[in-house]
Amino acid sequence: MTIHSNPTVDDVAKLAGVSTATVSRCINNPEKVLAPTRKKVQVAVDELGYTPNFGGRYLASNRSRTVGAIIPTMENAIFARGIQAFQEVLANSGITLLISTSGYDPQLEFQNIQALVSQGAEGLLLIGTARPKKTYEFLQRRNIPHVIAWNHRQDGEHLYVGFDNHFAMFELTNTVLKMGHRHIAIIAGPTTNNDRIEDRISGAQDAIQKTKGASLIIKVSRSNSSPILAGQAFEDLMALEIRPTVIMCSNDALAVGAIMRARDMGISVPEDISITGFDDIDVAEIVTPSLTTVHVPHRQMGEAAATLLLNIRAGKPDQKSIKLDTRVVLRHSLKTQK
Amino acid sequence: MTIHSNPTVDDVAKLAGVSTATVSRCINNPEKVLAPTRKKVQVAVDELGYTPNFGGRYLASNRSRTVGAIIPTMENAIFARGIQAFQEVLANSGITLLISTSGYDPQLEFQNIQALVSQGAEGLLLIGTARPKKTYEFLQRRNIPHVIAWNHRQDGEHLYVGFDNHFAMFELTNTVLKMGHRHIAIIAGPTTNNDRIEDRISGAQDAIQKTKGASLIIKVSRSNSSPILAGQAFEDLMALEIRPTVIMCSNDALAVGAIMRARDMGISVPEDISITGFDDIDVAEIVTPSLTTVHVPHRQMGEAAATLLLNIRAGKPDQKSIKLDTRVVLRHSLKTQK
DNA sequence: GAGGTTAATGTAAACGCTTACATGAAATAA
DNA sequence: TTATTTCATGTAAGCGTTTACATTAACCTC
Repeated sequence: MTIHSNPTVDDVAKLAGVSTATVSRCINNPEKVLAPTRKKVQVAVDELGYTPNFGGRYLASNRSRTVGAIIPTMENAIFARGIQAFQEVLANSGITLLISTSGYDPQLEFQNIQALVSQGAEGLLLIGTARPKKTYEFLQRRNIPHVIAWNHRQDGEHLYVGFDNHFAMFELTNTVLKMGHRHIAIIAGPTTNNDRIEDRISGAQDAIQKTKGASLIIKVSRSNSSPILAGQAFEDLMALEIRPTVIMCSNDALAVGAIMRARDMGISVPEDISITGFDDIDVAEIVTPSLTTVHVPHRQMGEAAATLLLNIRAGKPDQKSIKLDTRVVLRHSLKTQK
Repeated sequence: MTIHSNPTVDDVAKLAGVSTATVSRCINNPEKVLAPTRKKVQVAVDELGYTPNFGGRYLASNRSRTVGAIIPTMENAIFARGIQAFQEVLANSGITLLISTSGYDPQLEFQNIQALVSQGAEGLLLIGTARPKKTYEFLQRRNIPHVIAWNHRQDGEHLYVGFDNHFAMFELTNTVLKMGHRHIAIIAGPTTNNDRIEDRISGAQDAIQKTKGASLIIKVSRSNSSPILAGQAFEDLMALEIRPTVIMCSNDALAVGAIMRARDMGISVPEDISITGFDDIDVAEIVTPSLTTVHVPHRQMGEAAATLLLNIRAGKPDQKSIKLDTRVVLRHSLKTQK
């Protein structure tokens, strides 16, 4: 028995001359306690500097007021912004957020999910839909509500709060085609375990397939966030006998890498070659030339995901997937091809 | 006993044909259990999809394996990167990270600290040193180890893992002075509750004071992250009768805002005016002209802070503040003033 | 004023885990 | 062989809450 052990309900109850049940009620359902009693308890609480022990609370009530999120990395602005909004909404309802990062590794993601669940996460925010069956089995078995963000599919298999990566890229590609481009290249990150990129690529493919004379080269970069590797991929594409007239990158970070390498190589964008991105992060506006890209409502997505999870937690029935809209943002890196 | 209740140690113990103590040992001190027994338990754990219940664990052991971090915002890349590293190191030791954001509001920060502590946070990462006395009193009273990051002072009052904002800015200013600039302006975010900015400004002041004929104008922007407000401040400075020859911004985001506004106004950087930043975020290299700034080892800082907290948690004595080095990065936005 | 209702408070049993201590078997020493 | 040590494992007592359920007191109603 250390001197420094924290005060407990028992201490408070004794000091206030009531039972532990009454103390507990004062804290959780004050309206169920008579004002004078409440007052006595309040005095004792202040006197002792009592705060409820989370462990005991969680164990007894089986509610943790905690939600988890596992994202690939915080270093990518697109997740940071959405997660920030997610956290703000949760905080307004007194829910704490646990965050882990998986580094795009499904194995690590599974471990993180287990860790967060055993920490008491009552709900989970996950990025994208591509993950091993055993992960979904675990979630199902443990009956953990989870929301898939940053993508939206019509498969009806999951609860999505996201946008249609396929359609967004389809639309952007149509814009590119309409501007006269026929030799199109894509620089994309690895598609393994990344349904967002998969969908973006297939969106471009679908648009190109239905256009006569249009061709597509896909160049896979080893990372989907490294501008340097994107620059390498750009150089490879420039070495081709028939150069593409436009390079569509699977996200803005890659596009910026391509633009910078073009500058280094003395190739001018968009005069010699057009470049597009995806995500519309801050940099898209800052880079020269400014980047034509797809705008994604990151904050809105985080907010909607949080609200959905809160609804489920509150027992509201029939929560449905939410599809958010993206839009093509025309800037200077894409120009008409005569 | 509902069908959906989660598996417990008892379930695992029963299935594996051992006692709960053995199961617990398998999880926490595997070396204390014979290999064949361990194997049996492992099989049962996998079979049931068991994960330890945090409440029970915390209650019984009085350890939460949890650490908290409260940062102003995740949307600023400088925090995202450091926190990412912080989290990675903790995860390697099986520690979960709780994250909250305070939006630069000390009152909200205090609430968040209380929330995280009552969630069982065994240690805390805080940004900067400026906060109300009652916050520090609370931490002291509850005996919560905490590390102050993103700044480092010699006051010996706190455990710092950071860099010397004052000195870094002092150095950068000296560079600027050496390049011949005498009319210097600063665009800075609000200094209320922000010791980092305070220190940066005073660093610049100290350098300028000791230089004959050098003058300083300080322009406070209402936000320390909004490029648009920085652009406004830039415009105000350009309207002065005697224009400064260089504008030092308290961070890169503001500097980028200034550069973009300059472009819009047809003022060329660095020919007409030089601009510097602070932090060396990705954008610093991407913007045109590329930004002269101070490089800050964000990742390293997050890692060091995590290690320090782990050491304290492990009971290692005499943990000391850690000072990291910054360095001036010369790029194109700053040029010699004849 | 007996019977019935309601409201405030108390009692005590979980919740799931860790761990000090007990037990017993195997290994070693005498 | 017996005594002793060692080590893997088992037993069971908490850890601090919440919450059914029990109790009691106050208030009606007729």
